[in-house]
Amino acid sequence: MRRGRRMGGRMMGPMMDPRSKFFMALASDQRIKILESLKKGEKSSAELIKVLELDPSVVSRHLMMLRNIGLVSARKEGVFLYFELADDRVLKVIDLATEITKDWFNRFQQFFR
Amino acid sequence: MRRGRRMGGRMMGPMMDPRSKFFMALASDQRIKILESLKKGEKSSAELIKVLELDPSVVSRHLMMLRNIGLVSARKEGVFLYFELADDRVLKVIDLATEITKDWFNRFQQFFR
DNA sequence: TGTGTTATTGCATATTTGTGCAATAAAGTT
DNA sequence: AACTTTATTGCACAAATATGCAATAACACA
Repeated sequence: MRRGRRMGGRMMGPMMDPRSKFFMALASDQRIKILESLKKGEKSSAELIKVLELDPSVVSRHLMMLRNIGLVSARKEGVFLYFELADDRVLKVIDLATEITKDWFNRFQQFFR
Repeated sequence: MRRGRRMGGRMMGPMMDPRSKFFMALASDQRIKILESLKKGEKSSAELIKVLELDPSVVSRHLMMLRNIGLVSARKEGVFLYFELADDRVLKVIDLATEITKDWFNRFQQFFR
């Protein structure tokens, strides 16, 4: 069954393959930076804001997204929040992506078009 | 250095972490369907159009994207094109994502908000 | 209570993506 | 040449994402 006449954009919602959503969470320079920062251990919001150089509200939203899908967990201490990786398997995924994309530099003229 | 006042949207371009782009390619139900179809072997455009139930032009674009980043290769035979996986390592990435997201079903009320 | 700090949410906006239709290109067939 | 079939590209538009600012909530402390 084809879609309607004008059904632009991504079709989000409960029927989406959860793996698409998982990869969507990783499809962002900022969120990859967050995950790689947390690889070395727990970090505060302030530290992550410093790393990303973005508005605190934006960093908060990236972190909320990673928390919602269970890749990052948060610990509250007074007004402060401290974040850490909640699922180390994501590091393996990122490592594989690093390996695969290393090959792209060899033929990057067709990729960076 | 902060960004300008209104810099919405994703910042694409050559400076992007290539891994973000790699994950972006996987952040789509349709492209995951394509890759999983090709897991079983070479497929024609017609077969993939049948699987995705989308306009041929749309399927062509998804395939072009996967070809551009080197995950899929194409073989021309007359007017027809046949596609196959060009890098089996992506299957390992998808398998890991399948494992990780299996846990989501246990607590999916907070995920599917 | 008032003040200050941190985190989140509401809103507006720029950018990107996904889609379908139409037109075109490429290749084969009659 | 004319016609058919397959694949790609041009275009418009809907939907989603990323961002910053402003307002608010949550919390500590004087």
